[in-house]
Amino acid sequence: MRSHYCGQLTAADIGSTVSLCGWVARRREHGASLAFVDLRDRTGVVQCVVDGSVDVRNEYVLRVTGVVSRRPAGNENAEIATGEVEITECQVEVLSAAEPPPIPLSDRIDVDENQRLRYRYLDLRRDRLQRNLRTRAKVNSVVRQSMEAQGFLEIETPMLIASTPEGARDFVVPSRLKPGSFYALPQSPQLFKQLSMVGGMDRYYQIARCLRDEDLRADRQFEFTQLDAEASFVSGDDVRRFITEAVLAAAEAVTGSRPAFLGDMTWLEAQERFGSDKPDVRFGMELIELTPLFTATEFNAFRAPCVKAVREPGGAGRTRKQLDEMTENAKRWGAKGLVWMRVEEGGTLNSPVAKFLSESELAAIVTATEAQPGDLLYLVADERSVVWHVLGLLRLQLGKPPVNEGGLNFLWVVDFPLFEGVDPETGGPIPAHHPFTMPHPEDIDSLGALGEPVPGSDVLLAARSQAYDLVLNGWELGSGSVRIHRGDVQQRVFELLGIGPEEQQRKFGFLLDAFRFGAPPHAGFAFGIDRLVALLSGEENIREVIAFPKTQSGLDPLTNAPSEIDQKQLNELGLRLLPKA
RNA sequence: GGUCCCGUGGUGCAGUUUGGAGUGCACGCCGGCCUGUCAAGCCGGAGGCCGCGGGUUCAAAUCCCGUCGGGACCGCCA
Repeated sequence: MRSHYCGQLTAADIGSTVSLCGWVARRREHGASLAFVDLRDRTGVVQCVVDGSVDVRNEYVLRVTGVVSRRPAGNENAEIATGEVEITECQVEVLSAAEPPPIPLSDRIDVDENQRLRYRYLDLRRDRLQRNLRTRAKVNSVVRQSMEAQGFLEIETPMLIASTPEGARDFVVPSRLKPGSFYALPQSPQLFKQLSMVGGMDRYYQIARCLRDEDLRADRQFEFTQLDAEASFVSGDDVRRFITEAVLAAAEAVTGSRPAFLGDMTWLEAQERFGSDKPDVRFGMELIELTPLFTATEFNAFRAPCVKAVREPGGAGRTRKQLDEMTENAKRWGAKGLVWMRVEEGGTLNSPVAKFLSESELAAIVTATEAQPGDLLYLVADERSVVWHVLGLLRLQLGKPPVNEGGLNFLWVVDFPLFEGVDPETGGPIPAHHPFTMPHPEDIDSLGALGEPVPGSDVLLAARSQAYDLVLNGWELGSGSVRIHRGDVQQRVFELLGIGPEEQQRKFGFLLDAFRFGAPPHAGFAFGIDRLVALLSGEENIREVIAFPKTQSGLDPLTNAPSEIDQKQLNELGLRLLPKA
């Protein structure tokens, strides 16, 4: 039907007779004998000069046959790629008429997102999604090329798998042939990729769909896509090099230049400086350590395991109402309170708690924070992890730049803790990653050997793992680790976690079985394609880089999923619904 | 499970604080004019359950309660 795409016509095509197919983007009438029709396809628009009697309206689908002509001098349009030319002597064939679209398709107008999702097939015609989905396709393509150039083999893993109680909530699928039993949809191909290492595949990768039944966010959908990888006989450094190469190649393909990589930052440094394990390093306002200043203070609230501050330059003008709101936020995030201090001319501190602090303590705060007149200081005193969390969130609220500012700041966060806390009920440690994560070589001895007493919680919580995260501008793009391939280490970790032989066998039996038959040392990683594409596209929300996303409550306004199913289907699956609460 | 914001012709907004006639803006739509526009322009017109339900009031888009839908976040996401 078509000889050319609209957006690709140039002066070099002048004189050619072409056939174009596309949608009417806009029509400009100039009386009985002249009208301009902008015809749009995936590649762009081109202006067609038609008789005024041609009755076509916005979003009509046309086939136009005509001659590519140079526009009359002075009528070129530098705004569009085809602005030097136009199609004349047009024969217009209406392939499909169209009602006026319920949402404007111009990119100049913001449309309510619910409307956009309801008419997603129209929204997809808009430039924004056309561009973002092309970016996504480019990233997928380049990532594939990069992984394969590095010796990785694409292997597909099942979508219907066994449910495991660990981690995120599973989506489950009832079994028809075995009523009362359920498959789970994969949260990730984690176990299968490790099995493929035991299977001698050496280097596995997959652009894998993953599903987690957890509450949605700007950077989280039920369904998402990961570049998933695993390799044998490699170190964590090697894996990070593979992934770095793939990610930078993707970024370069999209932006045209290869961004710098900031290198490694330890988890502890990220927490101490940024109050987060996914630091946004595009702006300052780092957390400032004040704990040593108050070891002997009269002010009880500051005699805490940790006192840190964030300095907001020029923040002294904040109103009491704003400060009260911040205090409320801090409490909601888990702090007992938030202390604020205005820095006055001459460097004195104006604060509700100033009267409880000595002159030397106040002076020490000014010195440590390098506070300037007009600044505002925010202080939190609490357990160290609480101070990190609260000030980390406060820092983002005060200073986080828009997504498309500050360049691309890739970095690796390394040396994650092996355990993230102690279960208040069982007293056992809680794994920070998953139970197959290899402890850090410098800390493995502190964990003791199989059968020895469990070390104190201070020892356990200080133990690091060989887990690492890839972070970009405050977003966690992905994570990975070196896996445990030694049976004695794995047994000791299970012992520390309080997972007995029976539970091991029930939950991970097939993997442990596999490891008995010759498991290579292996390590892996996975990063979110949706998140990477969003950041490369300058989007705050991954819905903007997903063709058919769901709303925050998990609904699809286009198809009305999820929906009820027939009684017949329920019967077939051996299911009966509970009455609605 | 929780906090906050939003819901007004097809679309995007203003109006809500301080209750008084569906009042206004922009786009789109329909009709007319117009031979070089490109967000074309000019003239005219149509189009409303103010998300839904209840309450207060002489009177509710506006105040109160509930509910539905959308968004941001905390929890959650090994």
